[in-house]
Amino acid sequence: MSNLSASLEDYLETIYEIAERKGAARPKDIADKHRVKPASVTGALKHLAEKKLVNYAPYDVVTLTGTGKKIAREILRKHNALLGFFTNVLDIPREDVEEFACEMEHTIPDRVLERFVEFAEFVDKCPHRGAIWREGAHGYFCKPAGSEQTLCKDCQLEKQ
Amino acid sequence: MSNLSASLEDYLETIYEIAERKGAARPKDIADKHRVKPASVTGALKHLAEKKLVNYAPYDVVTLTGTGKKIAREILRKHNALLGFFTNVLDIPREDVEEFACEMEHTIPDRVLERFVEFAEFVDKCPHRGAIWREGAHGYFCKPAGSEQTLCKDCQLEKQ
DNA sequence: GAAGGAATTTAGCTTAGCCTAACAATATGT
DNA sequence: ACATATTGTTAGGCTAAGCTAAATTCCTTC
Repeated sequence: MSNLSASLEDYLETIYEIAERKGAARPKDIADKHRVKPASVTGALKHLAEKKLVNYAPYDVVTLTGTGKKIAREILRKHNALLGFFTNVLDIPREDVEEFACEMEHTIPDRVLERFVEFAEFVDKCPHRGAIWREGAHGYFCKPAGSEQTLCKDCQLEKQ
Repeated sequence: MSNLSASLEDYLETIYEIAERKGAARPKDIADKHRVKPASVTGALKHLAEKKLVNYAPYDVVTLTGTGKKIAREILRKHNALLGFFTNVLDIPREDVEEFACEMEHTIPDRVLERFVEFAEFVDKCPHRGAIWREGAHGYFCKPAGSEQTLCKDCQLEKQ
């Protein structure tokens, strides 16, 4: 493993996204997206170049190496999974959780991520349930949309 | 607000827990729990004392001030909510998520935390659903325990 | 093809948070 | 009560990641 810091992982992610759109990334764009001064980007790029994750030469545009891309995609996968869970399952606006996802993506344990993905997939396949968060005052997952009951049918059945 | 770093918040939490058990905390205990050398604790304590969050005097035991306690309780509340969600809702062993919870607790947006709490409460009240995670191979939330179906009854009904 | 402006890098500084080593204070056992 | 072990503090150093200011390179436009 490369054992990157959260910050360097973020740079990788940023470069990947810019390079996807434009073919290559310029330090200025990276700095803007990362909310950092251009001088700080130079340092990060050197660090990443040492680890052979970016192709960097002074005054030239930046691209990711194969390994760099692989790692960036992995981080992006986590980022999107988290975003999917927060927006689709928990129904929280994207802008309220974007930053949080950016932090979690570096440390979330695989098992937690898997659960989140499964959950999001389920809600996707099961729109009836997924809708609850959008309607219910208390957001109980199994409360059918538009009904007054607090527990799902199966649970009510069990209580009788 | 005190605007504490994640590290200082963790110290506060650690001190709170030790002080709850023993009445006061000694630097050594704090260092051990925080996985840090005692010399590092001294620095943190001075910083926290400056902010009037701990009562600190050299070579004396450490306690929290009123404000310190208040903040510590708030962090602990988040920590426990996260732990509850991960263990009871996602059914992941405590030791696999303890560290992660310690990181998230400092940055989790209120709305996300609220959702997690609601979710955990629901699973608590709705054991039938909660049990799914313990049994299902894929962990679909609405898959009744022991059954083969992938979607909950309501959703299957809707598809017909 | 030179001048001006924008982008980039360099150099050097700052802060937080840790470390080690040496020293100081306290606690303990006989 | 005093020697020794434990605990706590100080001093100084390190690293990561940012910053500013100044120098450099590149790009554009006459």
